[in-house]
Amino acid sequence: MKYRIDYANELNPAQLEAVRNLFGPVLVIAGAGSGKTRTLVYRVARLVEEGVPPERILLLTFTRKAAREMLRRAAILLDEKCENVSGGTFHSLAHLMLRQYGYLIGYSRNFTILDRGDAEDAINLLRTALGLADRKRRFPRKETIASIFSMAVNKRISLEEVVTEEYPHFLDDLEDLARLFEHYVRYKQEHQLMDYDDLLVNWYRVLKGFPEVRREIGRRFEFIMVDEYQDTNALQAEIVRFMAEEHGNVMVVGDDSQSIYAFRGANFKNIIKFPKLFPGTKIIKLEENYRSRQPILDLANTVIEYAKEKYTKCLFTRLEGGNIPVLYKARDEADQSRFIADRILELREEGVPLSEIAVLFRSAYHSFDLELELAKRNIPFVKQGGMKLIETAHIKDVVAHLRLLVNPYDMLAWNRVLLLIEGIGPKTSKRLMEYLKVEDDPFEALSRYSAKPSFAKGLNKLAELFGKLRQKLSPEEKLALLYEYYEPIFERVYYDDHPKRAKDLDQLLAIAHKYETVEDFLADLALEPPEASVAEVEALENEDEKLVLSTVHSAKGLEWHSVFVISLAEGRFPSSYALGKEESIEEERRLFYVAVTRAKENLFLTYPATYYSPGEGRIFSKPSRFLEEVKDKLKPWYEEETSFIEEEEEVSSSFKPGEIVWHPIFGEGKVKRMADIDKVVVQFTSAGERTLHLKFARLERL
DNA sequence: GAGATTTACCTTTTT
DNA sequence: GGTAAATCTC
Repeated sequence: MKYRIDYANELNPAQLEAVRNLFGPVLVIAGAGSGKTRTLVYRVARLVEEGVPPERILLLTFTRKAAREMLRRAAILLDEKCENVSGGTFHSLAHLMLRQYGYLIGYSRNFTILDRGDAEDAINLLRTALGLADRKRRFPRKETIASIFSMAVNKRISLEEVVTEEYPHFLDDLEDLARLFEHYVRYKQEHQLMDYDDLLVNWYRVLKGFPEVRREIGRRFEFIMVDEYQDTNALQAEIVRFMAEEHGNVMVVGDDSQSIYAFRGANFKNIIKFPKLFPGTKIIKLEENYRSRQPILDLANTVIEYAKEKYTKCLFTRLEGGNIPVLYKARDEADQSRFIADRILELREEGVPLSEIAVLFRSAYHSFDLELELAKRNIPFVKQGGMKLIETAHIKDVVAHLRLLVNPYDMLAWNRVLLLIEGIGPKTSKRLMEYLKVEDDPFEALSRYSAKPSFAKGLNKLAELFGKLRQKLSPEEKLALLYEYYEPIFERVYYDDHPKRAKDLDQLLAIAHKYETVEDFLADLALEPPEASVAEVEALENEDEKLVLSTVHSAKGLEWHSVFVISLAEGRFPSSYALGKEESIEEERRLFYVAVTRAKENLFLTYPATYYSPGEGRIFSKPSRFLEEVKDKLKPWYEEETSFIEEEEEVSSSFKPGEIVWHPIFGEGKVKRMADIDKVVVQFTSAGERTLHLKFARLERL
């Protein structure tokens, strides 16, 4: 058979093997930048070229965006039929399947998906109902409870194991937690609710309990591919096993060194276990790197050499030359930001587009200072990771109303909606819900309720709103009606900052425009939350070329010409949360590995000598242990003297003994003597005697 | 019982 | 720099 694509020429031998092996189980171990995506794209094309109907191919990826992008590339490579390949995340697949098969385990077609915040609210509600809230103040907060439950489900272990391993300080509360968990499970079932974990659990239950469904699914998806397999958990592995049971045509791709989702139950050992799950697995390793220059790979290889557990794999490249990664030790965060902005402007001068430069960090808030600096210098940027649109209170308000349209018995939504009405607090809301939940038509019942005058008007307006919303309208039209109702509430509840928040509402309206039904709109909102903050949207509108700021997690799978990894201080990266726990430190290390392997040509690592910590204010930091480990592979950066003279003209080159000076870190002090032409010895009131380099220290006379 | 005000707390990462 | 429990006021 003649193929339209010249596979042998466009792929290396290992990639080609992965593309050609269409039948049976295949495990591809793909190092960073080894053309993993390319391999998947070509394999999709190959399958389609072989005549497999696209909808019979299933491509499971980590985000839906990733799936779309791969299918788009396949479509360009071969033809547009490739866009019809079934693709998405485990959660979106499970959602789709459960709409169809959920009835088998007692769920109707219009169950509601709870996002993390909703799940926490539900847990909170039950915690109060069970009287666990007020007894002792030691009882874990709702976020923690949700994490414990989620981890038990995803790792398929008992609550006791989770608490013992991760939260031993709550062992005393184990019984109460178990009781709460039971109630939570029952509550969701009774109210037609599923949280993220339930999507997986329930899909698994259907597959396990109904062999005929497995056979049907096997015929529906004849070829299965799973990307980022190192970030799947035990439950997802089981789902794959069941779905591929019929034919065994399953290929998983991953890199154990890039497993960074243990906190949500992922286990990189899944990769190693795969051949046991599917006997006869063909294993293919992709080790040649096409992304980064050798000096960057040397650094990356060093990072992973220090890893406690690794499944040897060594990246190499044929790309010659390249710059040694740069280390910049900054005085503080402001200095770090200034350094980055300077380098970015230089790079742009050299012709590197802004969109080819990224700044990566461990946690979303680490970039706050930098964001201010970039704004000051008019450098446009987008930020990925951190607070999502859907997590803001005002969007949740609006969404709660929509949720009621789909599921009038969604009591969590009712509670939120009712509490917004002036004159209604927790008690009244509860009483109202007791009344509504036994009614056949809660909306109609709303207008019949004999309300106290203090909130009767508000309740009437709400009933009126639902009357209008039940007409056959598009999601966008319904949302517009809803805004009319919500506006006065919005301005009352968020009186101090509603103009800022209003932009989010507009954005939600714009998103709604694309949808036919409220159900689809809500499901997508939960499964694929739009990340864009207001700042991002504005940047998108005004410039097409912008710098990328991203958490390392959100940077997975992406690459840039030049990459900055910032705030490499103990407590920041690695996160203080991970300190002292070996397994967590290992995960932080893999995270660092992911960060540095995003760079193609230039890599800059920065470390601030002090940083702001939420509790203690400005604190001194130690360089990240990861920096220590790779210091041989780094070239320290020294500011050229000229730039300093320009910037700090007002700083005198000498001080006289006895002068009172002020230092941004050490505070006030008295000059003892000059130690050299450019060094001064100062006795600080609180920090003791220090010798300072005038070139670096920002000493001011008082 | 609702609403306003104050206090305390704690901060990863995401489907 | 944000929210959630605790306390105060109407």
